[in-house]
Amino acid sequence: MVTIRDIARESGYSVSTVSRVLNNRRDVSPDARQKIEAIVAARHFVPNNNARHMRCVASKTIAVLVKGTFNLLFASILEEIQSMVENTRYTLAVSYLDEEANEVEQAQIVCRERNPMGILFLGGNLEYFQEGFEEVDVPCVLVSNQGRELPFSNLSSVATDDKAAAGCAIDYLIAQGHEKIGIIGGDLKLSYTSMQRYIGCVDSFRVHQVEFDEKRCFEKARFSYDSAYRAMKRLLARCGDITAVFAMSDVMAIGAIRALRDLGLGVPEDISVMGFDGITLAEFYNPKLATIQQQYQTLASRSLELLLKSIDLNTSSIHEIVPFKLVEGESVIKRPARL
Amino acid sequence: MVTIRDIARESGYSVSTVSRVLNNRRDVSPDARQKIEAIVAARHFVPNNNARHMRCVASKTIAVLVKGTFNLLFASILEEIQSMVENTRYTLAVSYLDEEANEVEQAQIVCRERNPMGILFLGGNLEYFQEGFEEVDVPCVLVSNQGRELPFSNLSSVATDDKAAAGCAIDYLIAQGHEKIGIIGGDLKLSYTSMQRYIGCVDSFRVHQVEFDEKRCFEKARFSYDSAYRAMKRLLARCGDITAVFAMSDVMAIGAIRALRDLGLGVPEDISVMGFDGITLAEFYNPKLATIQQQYQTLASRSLELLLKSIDLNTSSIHEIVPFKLVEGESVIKRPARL
DNA sequence: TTGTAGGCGTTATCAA
DNA sequence: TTGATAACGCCTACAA
Repeated sequence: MVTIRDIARESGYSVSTVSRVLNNRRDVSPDARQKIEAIVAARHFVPNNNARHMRCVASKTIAVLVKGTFNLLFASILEEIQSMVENTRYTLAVSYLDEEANEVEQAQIVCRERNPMGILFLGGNLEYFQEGFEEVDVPCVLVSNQGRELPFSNLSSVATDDKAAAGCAIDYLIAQGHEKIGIIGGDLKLSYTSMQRYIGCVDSFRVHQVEFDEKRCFEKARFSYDSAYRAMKRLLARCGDITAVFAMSDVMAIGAIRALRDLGLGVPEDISVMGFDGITLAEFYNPKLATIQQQYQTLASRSLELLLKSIDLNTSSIHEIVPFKLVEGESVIKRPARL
Repeated sequence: MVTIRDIARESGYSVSTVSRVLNNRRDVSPDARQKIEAIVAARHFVPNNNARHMRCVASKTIAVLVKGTFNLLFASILEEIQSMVENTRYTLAVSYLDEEANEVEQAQIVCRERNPMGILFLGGNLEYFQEGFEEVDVPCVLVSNQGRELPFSNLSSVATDDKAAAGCAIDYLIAQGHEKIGIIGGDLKLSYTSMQRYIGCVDSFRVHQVEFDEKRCFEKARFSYDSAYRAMKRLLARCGDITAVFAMSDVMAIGAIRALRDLGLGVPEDISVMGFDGITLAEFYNPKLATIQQQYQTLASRSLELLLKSIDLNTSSIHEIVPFKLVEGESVIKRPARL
């Protein structure tokens, strides 16, 4: 491995001078700079980040912890963030975590090892924050998850109002004449988001005085096509009379639609299906999905702005709600008034 | 930050003893182990990987470089690899790269910073390997990309025979009575894989003596829904008489189908569409996609086996072909013999 | 079984 | 403008 020492030896300068060149310091003679840069290029020298980060130096880095490697909404948000950060003096350090991983633990590790100026959490489990977040002492923003109830002055959040958004979905289905509605969602005990959305649904049913049998008409699934596919079949076996389904993600909605079709039911003719998220695929699917679109651009931009503000001004935590948008699509149809 | 020194001081033992405990060495007294472990837990101490990796120590790590965060085939392969590695003495270090990033450069960095025992490349651009790969000196496996033509004794590959697979797709379309076939694929100059598939197509046309106007009936797109959507529209504007389309990925096929439907054309009634990859979504889409299924389990298992073998036995490079499977789906229909 | 000491590659401080 | 040197946190010979 080529080290800074090798470059120093070969150039005739000392390691300090080489280091200065590498870090674009200006207290180096043009001569030295040119000579050293030539050798660096020739030797394909790249500094060792491990060594670099040993000294806990302010790193102008913003860490991003993405939970769920292949979450399409997060992919969109991240892309947005990346392009925005390019115009700042910061660098991004992105880590992908498993769905079940403890992001707060990872945040601690990242802090220790990269010493970032701030952290963005794309997704996350609020429970993990309850214990262990005290040790993270840089400004953080929880993206797409509400953090208002967490008592940390360095943790802001930017999120869609899950309760209202899910309520809006149910409002819409009811407005379309549906009264027997099934719901497919995540585990209400494990997923805070799912629980919020569920509460929004139940509220809407109550407001509209539409009956909803919580025991029979809710079915748990993971956020994957085939888990939702199986959930849809279970749901239908138990509640054969539903005319609409609200799925708590577009991926779930697609699994559900496939299940219905495989059972010989048409979507939306026989049963309407509503999704959530507004991923790109929603408008490429057949039928185009009716869904609640989370505004990923806004989520991204507000999160980053909040974080940069917290870093620069050391402000206290702020919790923002980003508006959502109902997209009508083709998967929900108006149900003729009952005779 | 808590360091090994703090633990040493607090426990009354020396740093080396603490280090030994942390690394599960057996030359530590049970007493010391217990005492130190208690303090480590109480202080939430986690070793600093930067420092740990400064010494270029064999790390029992296998690095995985995934190119293209949202590639669904890679997601499946990676998941498979992860579950297999759990049963070995190795740890995985996964890095995600942009579509356009230079994976060989990244490999060099990973080697320098993590000193892995081997590297798996999920996707990659063969051109990047032409220059710079010499500096990577651990066993590597190119997954899903043919590397036979690269002259490196430490670079194996496990891939689907893209040429044969694409040829098989065209064979199938022709067997179904299609003779005017359009193709949507990646940039033939940039994507080796696309080129191989394209050659397979052209070969098949020649063998079956079916005419194919290379200039008119091929349309370039990126591997995304909306890029393929636009490509499909361009293709149709130029070749209005096609009865079938072969898309070089399922994602492209979905974009193409959406475009056709938006133009009022039915799939498969008016135009048949064939995909490639066999991602999970293919069987959840409407219509279920006819596609060439790459066997991600086999790609995953053979790659890992090959890599472990190379590591253990220091074998020379091996290039394997993994069989593919044609999935009929619903998006391709038999065309009635022409009058 | 335990401790001491030196080194990994880089940056920062201070002196020249 | 440059160079010598001391950290950074950890691991590992080697010595006890």
